[in-house]
Formats: sequence, structure tokens, C-alpha cells
Amino acid sequence: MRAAYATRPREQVSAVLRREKRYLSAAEIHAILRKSRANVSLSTVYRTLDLLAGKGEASARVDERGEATFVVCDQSHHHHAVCNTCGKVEDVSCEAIESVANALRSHHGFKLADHEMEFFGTCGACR
Amino acid sequence: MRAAYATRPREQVSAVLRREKRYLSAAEIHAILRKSRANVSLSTVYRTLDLLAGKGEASARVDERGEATFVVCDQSHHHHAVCNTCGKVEDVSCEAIESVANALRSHHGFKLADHEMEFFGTCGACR
DNA sequence: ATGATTTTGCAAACCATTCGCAAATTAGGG
DNA sequence: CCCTAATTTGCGAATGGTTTGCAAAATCAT
Repeated sequence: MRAAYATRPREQVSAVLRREKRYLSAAEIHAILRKSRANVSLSTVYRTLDLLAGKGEASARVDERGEATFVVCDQSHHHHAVCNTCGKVEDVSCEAIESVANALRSHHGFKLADHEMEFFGTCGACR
Repeated sequence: MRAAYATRPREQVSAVLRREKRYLSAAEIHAILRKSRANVSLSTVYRTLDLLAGKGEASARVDERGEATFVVCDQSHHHHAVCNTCGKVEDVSCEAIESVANALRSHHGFKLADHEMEFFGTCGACR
């Protein structure tokens, strides 16, 4: 059966994501770890991110420059509100989707199965 | 001032997108063009896609494998309903966003500035 | 502790995308 | 039309984020 070793490098990568709460690329995480003298290889950062994303503990996003970035998040279905100022990401539930599903079916004959949403704006702390 | 030449290669790339109406990568477009004996270089396909995306005539999306894909679409603000069966993409307006904006502000203290949504399901033709 | 199994690190391999540059194409005025 | 200036194309080479192979190191169960 598959892996599951609780290793130091993995915990360190995970800790950075939990502390920062914003979208970070593998390279950024690697740089942050180096500063705190935690020498985790870039490969391990990538592998750990894939692992977390696979378990649903982190979600991925491709930024404007084409780099993959990750945040820790709920495992249940939800969406993200990203602050344009500080970058912090908050989990948001989606109640309003019902009305959208109805509109899609009646106006487009489209049967909704899944959806993705992302919000951008200013968080409470930055206002 | 900037470019604007109406060239054959650009028209051919654009025509493929208008005909297919689904997310296509540069490589896929290049392959389709080769089959119809239209020899447009891969570089030109990439450059034309950037151009169309810049003008808002096409919108980009990164697929599961990490490749950039494009569709032609309205220039006004809207969202996409992607059919899981045939891949066709329909433009969808968003009326329901008002209630979401209100919920974000009252529950999270978050001031919504922009948003992205994408829908997946089964289109009318495939049902 | 001990051995089986999983991870890590490093460097090399990948591969989609970008770039440099000379040749080809386009737009427009004369 | 014809010519020139400006833009675009194609090619191959360079880029750069991400993946991979493999031997050494770490982890877990016994």
C-alpha cells in the first residue's frame, strides 16, 4: 500500500502554508524555508505540494506568470476569497449556486454538475 | 503605434477557434492546421493566441496537464459553461453575483472587486 | 536494534513556451 | 501599380518551471 510517512521536510512545507495562508509557489516556499535554515530540496517541496493537493488539503492555482501556486484549505467543497492587498485567502462556502444552476438549465439547457469560483477584493483587515 | 496587420496565419488560427468553440491548446490548433495543409508555425499560433487573449477575443485556461488552452468568447464580462461530454463552451452572464457580494461583505468583511466562475456539466445538445 | 519500505537530494531530463533574427508579408502613399 | 517602412513569420536555440532516476538517508513495524 501507499505512503504516509510523517517526515520533517513534509511537516516544514506544510507549516509554511498554514502560517502564510496565501497562494505560494514551490520556489517561494523553498526560499522561505532556506531563510529559516530548513534545508528542504526544491524537489521535495514539489512532491509535498502534489501530495497535499492530492489529499485535498491544499488547492492549486496558476498565477499570471504561469507558475503553480498553493494554499491550505478546507477539504469540503468551497471557494476562495483572495485579498488583492495582502494576498491572504479565506475559505467561502457557496449557497448562491442554486439560483445559478436553475438559470443555466432554463436559459441554456445546461445541466450543472460542478463549478469553480474565485473572488478577488479587499479583506476585512486591509480595509 | 502597435501592430494590426490582418494576416493569413492569424485568420487561420482564429478560424479554428471560432469553428471548434472549445478549449484548445496551441499544439492542438497547430495540429488541426497541419491536417488542413495550412502551414502555420507553432510560434505564430502562440503569438496569435496571446494577441487574441490581449484583445479579449479569446480567454485562456490551464488544463489538468498544465497546458494553456483558449476559446473565443464575448468581450464583455461573462463566464463559461463547459460541456463534460463534447467540450463545447457557452458564454453565460452572471446576475446572481449580487447576492454573493453581499454575503461576502457581511460574513467575511470582504469587499468584492472581481470574480471568476466556471461551470461544468452537460450541454443541451449532449443531453 | 533490524530489515523492509518510503523519502530525500541532486543533477539530469522534460517540455511547453519564449526569443532572436533574417526572410517574407502587409499597409499605404506616390 | 511600385516602393518603402513597418510588422509578421518561421526556424532553431534558449528558457525556466516541473519531473524523474537513482543511491543514500530517514521512517516505521516488529
